[in-house]
Amino acid sequence: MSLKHSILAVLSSEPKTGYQLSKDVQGSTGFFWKATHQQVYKELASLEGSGFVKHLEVAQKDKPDKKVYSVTKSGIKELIRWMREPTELAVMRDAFLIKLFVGHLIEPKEILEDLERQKQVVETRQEQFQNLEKEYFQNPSSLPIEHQFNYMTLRKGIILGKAWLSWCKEVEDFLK
Amino acid sequence: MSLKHSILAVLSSEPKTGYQLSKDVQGSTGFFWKATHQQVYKELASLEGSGFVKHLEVAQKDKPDKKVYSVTKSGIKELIRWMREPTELAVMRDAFLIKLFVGHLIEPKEILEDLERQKQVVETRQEQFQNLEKEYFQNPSSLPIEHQFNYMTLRKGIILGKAWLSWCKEVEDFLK
DNA sequence: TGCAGCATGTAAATAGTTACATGATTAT
DNA sequence: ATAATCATGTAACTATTTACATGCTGCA
Repeated sequence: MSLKHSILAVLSSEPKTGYQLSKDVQGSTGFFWKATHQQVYKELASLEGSGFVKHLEVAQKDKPDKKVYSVTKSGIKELIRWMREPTELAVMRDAFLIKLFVGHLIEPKEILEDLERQKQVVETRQEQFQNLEKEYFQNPSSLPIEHQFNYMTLRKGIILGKAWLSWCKEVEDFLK
Repeated sequence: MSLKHSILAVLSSEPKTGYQLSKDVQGSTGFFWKATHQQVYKELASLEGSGFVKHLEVAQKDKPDKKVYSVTKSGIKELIRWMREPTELAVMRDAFLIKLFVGHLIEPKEILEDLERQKQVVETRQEQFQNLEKEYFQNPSSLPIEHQFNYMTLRKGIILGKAWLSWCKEVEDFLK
């Protein structure tokens, strides 16, 4: 279970609300660990119960009140403890590969449509990743070490995204 | 939920026992959908309850008896129905990226060790994938269409694996 | 004798998804 | 008005992991 540690890691860089966290975890941070807002709120409650995070209620005049969560010392300790455990290989759950594996059961055109839809999603994300790279990581070695580590995670997104897209092209050619 | 359809897809190519399926799903097929043997046996029972698979008890003299599962007509129908649904993007759950994101919290050496361990696992898998390619897919276009579809899934493994390894090198250089 | 591989499961706990629920503010 | 964004949750269900459990055969 690493949603817990994903939240601790994100909050350790910057305190956030559950709402913001769940946006992250469905967007860019979701590249490493995806979750719904329901899961995030539940996990925050449980992390608070364990004393790993605490929150501050912040009133806003133009928006509803919010709870800003931050990591406690014991939360950082827990994060570091977990970081030192050997990590299992990233798991990929790819329903499209199952479909492709038995692709002969339907018309190539049908699979192709699905592929194009997926490709577009990956392309859009790829553009976002590359924009981030251009904006914030022009000269990574000049940045504070934390940001350099952040950049390495973005690099995985970019490198794997590129490979994914080139695979999409291969499958397109095959299906045509 | 796609373990269900993963099993239907695998069994549609070749009848297998729960034991063999769970080996698959932890090995090569696990590249698209990972599962434990407990999950496989439970899913097989549930699929059988729905009439999507059936089994034949096969006695063996040198080994324990086994149940060989195969897909029924209605199972194929269900598989095809599911294949026509639009597919959601593959989800990646990568605990190592969380750790790297906050990598500054521990010593670079510690992360490097973890990275090397992971890299070795990916390298081993990559060799296996490439051996499969050499042995069975020298001339893919000459193969029956089913095998050509199978090959496309292997290609994803190979292309992404290569990208993954090149990312590992980038991170190594950064950590040193 | 003990370990590895074959073979199949149950039970309990945890994690994750889907459906339901509310209410504020701002822009069209 | 009504849709979008901000903001936070509960409840029910489904999926997944971990622990427990059994027994056979072949090999060192």
